[in-house]
Amino acid sequence: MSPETNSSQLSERSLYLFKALVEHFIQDGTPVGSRTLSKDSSLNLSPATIRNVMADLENFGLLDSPHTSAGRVPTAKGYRLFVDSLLRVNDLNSIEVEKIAKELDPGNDFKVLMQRTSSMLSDITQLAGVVMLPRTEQSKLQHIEFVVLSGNRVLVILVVNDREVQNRIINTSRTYSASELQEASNYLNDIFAGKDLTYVRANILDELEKTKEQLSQSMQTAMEMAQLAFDYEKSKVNSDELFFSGETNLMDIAELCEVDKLKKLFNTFNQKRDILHLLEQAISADGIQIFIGEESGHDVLDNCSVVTSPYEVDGKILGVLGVIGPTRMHYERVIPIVDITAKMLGSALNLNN
Amino acid sequence: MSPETNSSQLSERSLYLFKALVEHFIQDGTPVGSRTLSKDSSLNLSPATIRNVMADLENFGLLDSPHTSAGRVPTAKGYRLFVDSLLRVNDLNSIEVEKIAKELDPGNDFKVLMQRTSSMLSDITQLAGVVMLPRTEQSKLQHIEFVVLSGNRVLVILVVNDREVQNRIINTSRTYSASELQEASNYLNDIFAGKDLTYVRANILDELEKTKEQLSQSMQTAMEMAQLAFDYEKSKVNSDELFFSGETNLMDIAELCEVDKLKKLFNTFNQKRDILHLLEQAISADGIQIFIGEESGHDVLDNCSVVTSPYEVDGKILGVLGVIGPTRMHYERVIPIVDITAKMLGSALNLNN
DNA sequence: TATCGCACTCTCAACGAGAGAGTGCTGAAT
DNA sequence: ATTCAGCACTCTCTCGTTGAGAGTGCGATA
Repeated sequence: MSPETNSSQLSERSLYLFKALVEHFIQDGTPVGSRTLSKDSSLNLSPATIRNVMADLENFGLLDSPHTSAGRVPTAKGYRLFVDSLLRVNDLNSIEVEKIAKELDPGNDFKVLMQRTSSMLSDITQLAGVVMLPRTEQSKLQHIEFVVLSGNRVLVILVVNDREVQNRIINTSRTYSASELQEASNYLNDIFAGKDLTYVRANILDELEKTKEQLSQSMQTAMEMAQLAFDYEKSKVNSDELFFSGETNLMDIAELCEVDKLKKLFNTFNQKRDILHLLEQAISADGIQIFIGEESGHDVLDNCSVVTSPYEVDGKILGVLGVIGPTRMHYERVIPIVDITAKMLGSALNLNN
Repeated sequence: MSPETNSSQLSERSLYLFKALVEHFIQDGTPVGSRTLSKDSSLNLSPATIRNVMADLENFGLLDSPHTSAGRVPTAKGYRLFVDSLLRVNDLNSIEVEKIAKELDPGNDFKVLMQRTSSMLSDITQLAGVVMLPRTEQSKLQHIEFVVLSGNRVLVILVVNDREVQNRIINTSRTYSASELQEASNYLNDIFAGKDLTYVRANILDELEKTKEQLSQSMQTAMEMAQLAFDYEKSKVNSDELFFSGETNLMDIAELCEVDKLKKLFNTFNQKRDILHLLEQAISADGIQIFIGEESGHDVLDNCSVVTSPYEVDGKILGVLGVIGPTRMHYERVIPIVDITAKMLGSALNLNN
């Protein structure tokens, strides 16, 4: 018989006190007792009365006490209620808004911009920042180029989606001349530019057959090159890109500062897989999404909350960014920061477009 | 009156005992007492005798005791003597050698290879691995290429030193056509390919003057592009590349597991500057170089040793790699690992050449 | 010179007492 | 019915103490 969390079952006063308690706890980090809350809240209630309310809130699963004689602490459910219904988000200080805008100078290339955004987030929140750029499977090939290197190696440069550049080195069976490769890339650009990468991969073999019949040497070359290049692509791990920063900020958080917990957390960051998975869940949400503690489903994040927002260009979602910190974080500050950063990153990218 | 560290002033027996003590301490991590050492060493000496020897060693500055009734611990000076004169390095297990070789598959591009090397180092040693690729100032421009993007932006691709690719996006004042840029890059490749980057930067203005007189539109374009591209380059932070991995392994080390020390250490890693500086010192050493504790000059590395080796291709040093761990590390294992990894990375890169 | 024994020092873990904080319950006042 | 004061109780945290354990230094001894 899990108790209903529907906040309508709680009196106005209970909610008011609950909110005060959560705010106090977020500030202090120490469990909050009835006496403290009595003095803190503007309602003039005695500790005893507050104790009764707190007992109710505990029954609702919103509070918990670490032990009998510590105060109360919000549960994940409690934070959820707080964040969803009770929290009043501050407007951002205009100085801070400008600070953010300044960091997101669109004059930079893609990766630099992601990295900047991430470290700006961690700087301004004093938590860990993260920016994800999912490897979309609808990558449009824009331009392909070959450069001869020494020793039968050829550098392949793919420009994809009007912004991303991929390099790879392929080993060839014979030496190609620069002009030969120039012809090859011209040919490939003619037939494949603007096409989807998956389409390109799928149609290389067909084209190879065609060109065999036509027997043009340069086209042959082009196809051989392309095959090598795109085979490589296929074998590459499909690792989306993830930019962290400020992980060390989390070392100051009291809740996490046991070394083995930290180790697990940092390992999770390094693997990236779990965090990616989490952020991918957030990609379909519109606007801010918050994962509180155990809700994330990853027990390394037990005492952590993740505040995320997708960022978009022209209404198309490009990726997700966010902040990782203790459940006990200043949501009223962090939420607008994440929100506005997502919007600003979107428009910075839009300028590039 | 700092005591002489010249090991010749110490008897054979003292050195033997010293070596046994260091080995024991590296194994256990606890200060070693006379009784332990008496049982441990094959010399049949009583604890009392050993105490005398230990007192001597302490006077020589090789040992230290944390407090009166703990055993002795090697000082940095002690480790230095141990590493330089007493240590007998194990040959590597052939299984391990193969494991290393397997990771260093030369078929990959530069950065992937560095990253692999670094994580292999940390995996195999259970310490933190690091690989540095210094940004040499003698970068030879091999190829320059422009790709038109949308919105008056142009993607510049520089191939440098037969392996490295640099991308940057520049904003232009007007729209350029693809063929225009093609001409421009042809022109630039003609006059600048094979030249030093600094030379290129220095001579762009001169060339611009020349071309102005000749009034060819395509050359004009070329020069404008080049100027923008290389100005960007100039403003870029001269950040050499540094690949870390396995930092979290250090969290297990007892000597470091206070959170604030860890934080400082990780911050140092993230900044990269200090570590780069350290590794740059190692670049001129031939072969293995070891920085023990305070020797490194960075006090975050107080309880750490860094074992490095430069790696080279055709006798030319390309960079430095190494391992960061506690002073109390298994040098006899780590040293040959770093050594052989450097050699293998060198030859993996050589194949690419 | 090597060794033994002894007194001494220092740390560390365990224990217990006492303070502090907070609770739940009861019974009275509103 | 709410609210509230009082009270007994529980739990944690800190601090001082104590005793065991480990190791030293030194003087005596073979």
